Amino acid sequence: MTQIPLPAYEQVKAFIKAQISRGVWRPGDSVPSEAALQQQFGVSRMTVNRAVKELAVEGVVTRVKGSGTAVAQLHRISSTLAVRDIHEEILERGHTHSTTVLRVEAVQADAALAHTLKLRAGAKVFHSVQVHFEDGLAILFEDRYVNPASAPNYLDADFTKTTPTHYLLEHAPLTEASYSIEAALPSAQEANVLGISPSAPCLVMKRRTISGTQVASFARLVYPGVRYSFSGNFQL
Amino acid sequence: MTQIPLPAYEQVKAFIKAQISRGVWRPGDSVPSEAALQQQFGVSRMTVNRAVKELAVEGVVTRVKGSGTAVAQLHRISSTLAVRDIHEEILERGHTHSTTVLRVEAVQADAALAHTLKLRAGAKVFHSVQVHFEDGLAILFEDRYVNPASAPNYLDADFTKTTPTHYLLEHAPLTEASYSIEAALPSAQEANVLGISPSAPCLVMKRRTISGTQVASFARLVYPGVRYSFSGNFQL
DNA sequence: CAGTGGTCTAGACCACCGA
DNA sequence: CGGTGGTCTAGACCACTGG
Repeated sequence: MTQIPLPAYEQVKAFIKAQISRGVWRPGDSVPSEAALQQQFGVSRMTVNRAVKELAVEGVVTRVKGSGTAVAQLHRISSTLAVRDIHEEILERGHTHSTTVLRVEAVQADAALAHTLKLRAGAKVFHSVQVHFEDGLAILFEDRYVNPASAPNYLDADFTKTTPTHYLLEHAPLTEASYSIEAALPSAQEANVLGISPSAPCLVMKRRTISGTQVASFARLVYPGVRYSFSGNFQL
Repeated sequence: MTQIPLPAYEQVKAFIKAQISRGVWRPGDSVPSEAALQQQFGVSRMTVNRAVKELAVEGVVTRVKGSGTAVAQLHRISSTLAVRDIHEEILERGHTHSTTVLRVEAVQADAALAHTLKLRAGAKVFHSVQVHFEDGLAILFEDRYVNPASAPNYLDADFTKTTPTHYLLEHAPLTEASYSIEAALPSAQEANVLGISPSAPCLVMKRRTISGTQVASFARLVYPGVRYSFSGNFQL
């Protein structure tokens, strides 16, 4: 395949992965020690260490200090789910993105929302609601609450030109985020603005982002099930 | 927090991450060169290199050989979505897992299925259908097709004692997998065995696993939306 | 105790980039 | 060209594991 020889540590990684793929080494089996691999490949220990360490990070093997290295129990498939700015995602598909802004306002947080944003009940929060279109077709309803402490000028942003996600990433450095994905029916309003039936199943993502010590934002993102799916890939 | 001093490379990583979190270095800004960081921390270049290289792997910074290192544009939140064996997942929550096996059989693949499994139309494939319960509540309908070449004795397995996922991981080393997640309504049969309404939205995961050069299995996994969600977390 | 992995050093050579 | 990161070496000390 490759004309240029692979780096030594990649060769060591490839060898180990091949042994696993072919079933020569099975989950739970021990992997040769760094000293042994060092001999076998005629490279320094740092190089072998890098190879095996990267495999450990990837979850292919498990290492225990003082004990040794073993093939991981692959009883889980972990893959990276990319949650991206909807604008960039649509452009990357070669389509056009447009949006309709339904609401941009300041409101008082009720108890539940205040708890989510780690504010006191009744505190002022920013609220934006909009629909995103891919080539004119509605694919996302975005209902978002923002902590004014994280983005004081949020209400002044022009969300026809920049997405809330993009705006927040620019103004409040992202340090942490958590999300959940579930299936649900849209509300009457959501179904209406998305142009779908109220009985059409949707993917609903709830996402909370944290900037420093503050909760910066909480968003409810509704994707019509027939028009959108998450996908991912796992290797080795 | 930690009484024991952090490894040097972790200190370097923590320093860089802190500069980014606090907004001192913004996306696109350049990060000091390895030589500069080496001076600043009084460590060897290998140590600095490890720190910055790991940040690059984590997606926090981007590096260009010959040019330099810059803070990554964090206009994406990428997080690891763990797809795990349902049995282990339920046990880990401290609940009990049980299953009802509805079907275990050999069938002829139609054109679409044959294509998915990279077999010829009409080829024999194994088929299993079952429902999984968490503390007696149905949370997953599993409809799976298996390539006989990857697991010749699949039909002999006792799926009341081991899950298909677990069985396949034991008998066909996993090398690759791809999946998609969407929202959909269950079929009449699925709704019936899950004990939900046919109009109740569900998360549907379609997953294809590859072992070596063969497609080992294709599964359609239906999770009632009101009883199950995927969740994840992102940091930095 | 001997074996293992975790970390670290002080060099080195190379390919690449931008001026 | 000088500065950058990518890779590699041949040592080293340590903490931990197991018998």
